[in-house]
Amino acid sequence: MSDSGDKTFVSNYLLYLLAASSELASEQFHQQIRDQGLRVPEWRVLACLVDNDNMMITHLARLSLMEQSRMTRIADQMTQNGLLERCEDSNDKRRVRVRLTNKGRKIAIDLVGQAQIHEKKLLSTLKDTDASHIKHALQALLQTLDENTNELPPVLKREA
Amino acid sequence: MSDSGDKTFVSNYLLYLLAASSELASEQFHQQIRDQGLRVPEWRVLACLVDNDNMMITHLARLSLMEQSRMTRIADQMTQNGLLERCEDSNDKRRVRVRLTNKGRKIAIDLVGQAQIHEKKLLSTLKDTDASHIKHALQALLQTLDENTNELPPVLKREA
DNA sequence: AAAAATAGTATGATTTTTCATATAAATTAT
DNA sequence: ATAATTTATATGAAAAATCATACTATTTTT
Repeated sequence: MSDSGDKTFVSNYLLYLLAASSELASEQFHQQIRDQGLRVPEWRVLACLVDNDNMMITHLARLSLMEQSRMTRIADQMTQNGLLERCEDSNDKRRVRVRLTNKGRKIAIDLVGQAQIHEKKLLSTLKDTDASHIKHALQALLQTLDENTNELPPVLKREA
Repeated sequence: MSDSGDKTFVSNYLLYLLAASSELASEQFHQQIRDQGLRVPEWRVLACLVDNDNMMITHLARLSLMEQSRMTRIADQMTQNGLLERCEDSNDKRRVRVRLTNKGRKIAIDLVGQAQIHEKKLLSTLKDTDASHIKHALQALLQTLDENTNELPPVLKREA
């Protein structure tokens, strides 16, 4: 296998491989998002809401991989921009639920389409065996991480 | 297979799986780093320098997954704190090379040890087949990402 | 039914990160 | 050899993200 296996620490360290892969793999598409006037965290919010609309701030924050206080502010801004609307939860007046406006949903669905196209290209550059393993391996990892993280709502499963 | 396959977009979207896995998998260890008075980007710098000391700012920035201007500042601060020393490259006076001090190396090696212990625990929570696939799959992904990213120095290979 | 504890969100202050650009050295072209 | 271009790093200003904590509503305890 020639020299592809270099024996540095980082190149064999799972957390580094994850961070580096995530950074590099996302670089292009994230730029594509920004070119359309959105920030990456906003795109994440849209994507999460397409899957599961009307989420609480806290839960949406976790799914969108950001902190709660940041989520609050991003939700405000996206509401300003007509992408979201904030609705109060009738059962629990502390909660704020967030949903896509029609405009927001239209944009979100379009972006999901773009993401899928990008993903397809990306996966097509991998060997078939690698391509077929990677998602499954990551899902398994997330699954066990979620299991060992009680208290917090899981990232992989739907809201109960 | 029960319900582990939920059909949301994000839970099957590679870039999300990468970002979420990276976040969740790192959470604990990164806190451990902070508890010892370092910031995550500083830890990354130390780890990269253990592998390959005396790197240029630009290259170190890329390996440590941060922007150049940020790398410059972090290198300054770490130099202040006695972890690094900046040396000028005799061949090219534009370049600044950075190396570990003895103190820096001692700390770095200790942290690498901690990282390996943490990684071992993390991998032990995975099914054997998943554990054996995940690193290889990520390395393959990084490999092809590096190949398609000309201009920039690769993340996986040593400096020429 | 108070009191105490917990959960959900918001906000000021700070820290971190990025962006644009300046500066300086090396390389390439004329 | 000079001019133009590119490469490497630094830096002020701006934007993004975090932290601590306040505030309010619900739940639990006594």
